[in-house]
Amino acid sequence: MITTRDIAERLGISVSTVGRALADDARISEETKFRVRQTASEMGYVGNRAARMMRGASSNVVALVIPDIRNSFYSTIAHELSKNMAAEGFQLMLSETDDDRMVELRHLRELSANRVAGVIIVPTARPHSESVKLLRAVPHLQLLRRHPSLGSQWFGVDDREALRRATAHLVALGHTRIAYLGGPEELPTGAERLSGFRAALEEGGLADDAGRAELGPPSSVHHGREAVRRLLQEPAAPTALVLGSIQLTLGVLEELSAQGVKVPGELSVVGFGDEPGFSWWGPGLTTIGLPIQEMATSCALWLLRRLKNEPENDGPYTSVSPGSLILRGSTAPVDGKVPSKPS
Amino acid sequence: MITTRDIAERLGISVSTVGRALADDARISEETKFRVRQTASEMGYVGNRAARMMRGASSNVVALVIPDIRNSFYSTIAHELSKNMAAEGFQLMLSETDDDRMVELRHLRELSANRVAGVIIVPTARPHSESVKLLRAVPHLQLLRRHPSLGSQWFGVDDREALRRATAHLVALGHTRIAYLGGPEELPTGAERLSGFRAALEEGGLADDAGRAELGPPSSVHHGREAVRRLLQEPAAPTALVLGSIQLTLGVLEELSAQGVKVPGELSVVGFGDEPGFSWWGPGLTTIGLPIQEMATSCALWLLRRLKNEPENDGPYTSVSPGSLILRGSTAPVDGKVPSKPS
DNA sequence: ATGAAAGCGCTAACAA
DNA sequence: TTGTTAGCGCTTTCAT
Repeated sequence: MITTRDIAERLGISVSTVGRALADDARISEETKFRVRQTASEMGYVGNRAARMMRGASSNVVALVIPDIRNSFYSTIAHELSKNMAAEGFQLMLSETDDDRMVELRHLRELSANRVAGVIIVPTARPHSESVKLLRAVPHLQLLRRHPSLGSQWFGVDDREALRRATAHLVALGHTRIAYLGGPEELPTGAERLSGFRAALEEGGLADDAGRAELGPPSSVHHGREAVRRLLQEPAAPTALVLGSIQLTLGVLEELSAQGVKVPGELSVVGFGDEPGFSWWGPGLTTIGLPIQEMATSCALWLLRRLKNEPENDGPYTSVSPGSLILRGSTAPVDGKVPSKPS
Repeated sequence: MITTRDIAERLGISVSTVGRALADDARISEETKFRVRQTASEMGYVGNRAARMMRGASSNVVALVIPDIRNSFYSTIAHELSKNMAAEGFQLMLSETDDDRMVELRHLRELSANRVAGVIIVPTARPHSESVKLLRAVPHLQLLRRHPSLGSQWFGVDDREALRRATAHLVALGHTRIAYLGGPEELPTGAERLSGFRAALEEGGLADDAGRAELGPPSSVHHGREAVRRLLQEPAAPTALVLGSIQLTLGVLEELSAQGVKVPGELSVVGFGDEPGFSWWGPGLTTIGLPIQEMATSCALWLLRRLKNEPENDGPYTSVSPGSLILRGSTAPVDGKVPSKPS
């Protein structure tokens, strides 16, 4: 590897002159600058960031800590972040936790050792106390999920409202046996979504037993299949189903297709997220659309501002974007009852 | 940030003793080791990798350079790599090129400055000469696409054979007007796939004008929609269509759904890749299944071996996994002609 | 306009 | 068993 010293020796000048020339220092003559740059490029010199960091320069790496990049939810976020970060000269480090707090901890240790400039994290349900400590030493930002111990900087969607609207839609269609299938309550998002589901039932004047909530691993397609199979076999099977995660939605759609369940005839379904393919599933999936792209972009911009400006831009910040219900063909009035329209 | 020196001062010992204790050096007494580790953890010490790198340690970062992480093709690869790398203590850096050679170059410059331990790259059509030079200085590996200037280490699928089989399937069904929609010929994969398409036509005894190839940006859903719309409007519209990229497939499926084209009645379709949702599109999409997961895993293991063992493990290596045709409902004999079966 | 020297945090050769 | 010292590549005083 070529160093500034190699260049200096080649040109018979000192390393500091080389350093200054490459940094375009005002005190160096144009001629020297030119010769230095010339030789540097000839010799294939590439500055050593590790050395710069030792002199106090900060890393240009920002880490994204998420459960699983295969979830298109997260890959959209990763893309948006990567794009915005790259535009400002930052690189993106990808750390997958698989929703395991120990894996999360190991990653954070590594990121910390690498002195990353910032961290954007979708935390696991209950982060390890060492993780909390590690994060305190680096500018960070929570995404989607929000854990109080990790600070007050957070970007996410209004999960409660999203589920409330979705459920309210089913209530308005006359359904009285509505099931919800979502992530565990210990996940902040899981709790929020469940709460929105329940709120809508209550506002619709439905008794508590009208709603049936089935919670489980949020990123398990398999669990989605299992759960919906179980639901449909119950004596008083629900006539409508709201989902609370993308992966669960994928599983449910697969299973409903496989079993040949008539949607919305036998069952009305509201999905979560809007993946490619949701629009062409059966009659078209009515689903909760999430503004993840916008969320990721503003999150990136916020962190960038924090990194480039005075680091004292540290006040609490919280952004909530609302989801929107995308109406397609998978929901209908219960038992062929037609909603009253002005005629 | 806590340094070894801080620990040393606190304990009234020398930095080298601290360093050795943390490195579990045999010459340090168990008692000292214990006290050092104790204080280190108390003080929240995290080793500085930049400093270690200056002492000759290698980075624990491996970079993945791909066009776009949103393509589930690549996110699957990223996941598989990340998993395998993390298991060996490596972190994954994500660099998106958007298939732009200048963006690719910028990323490689950064990666080089960061002295990453290795690079796994899906190169752009014609990488910049500086990119080539930069890559020569770091252990690297090409994925899927293969550019001669970037060395002979490559992992990928047999694109030609995959398209040949897919096309042959349509030929066997009696189609004589078959269109292919794929990426540009300047991309190695584009050329291979097109060649497989043509080979199948020839082997099927079809005249050259039986096949119609439409090439364009491979990761543009939009282009897929446009292209298929154009194809269907032609006077002698094809009766069958083979796709050569996931994104194009997504676009085509959307457009066919939107236009209400009868598949396989009016048009037989063979997709590329097997995304979630392809199985429930219309009659189920017959498609080319790719063993990306296995490919990514073996690619990760190979690079790891290269990084951990003697770096002289540098011989040419090439792995080709074959794709497999997944038969579902979107292909049928042309014009209702039934293929002869033994009755 | 340029050079010499110190030091960032760590490890390893050399002493004791 | 522990301490001292040098040096990785770079930037930044302080000198010239």
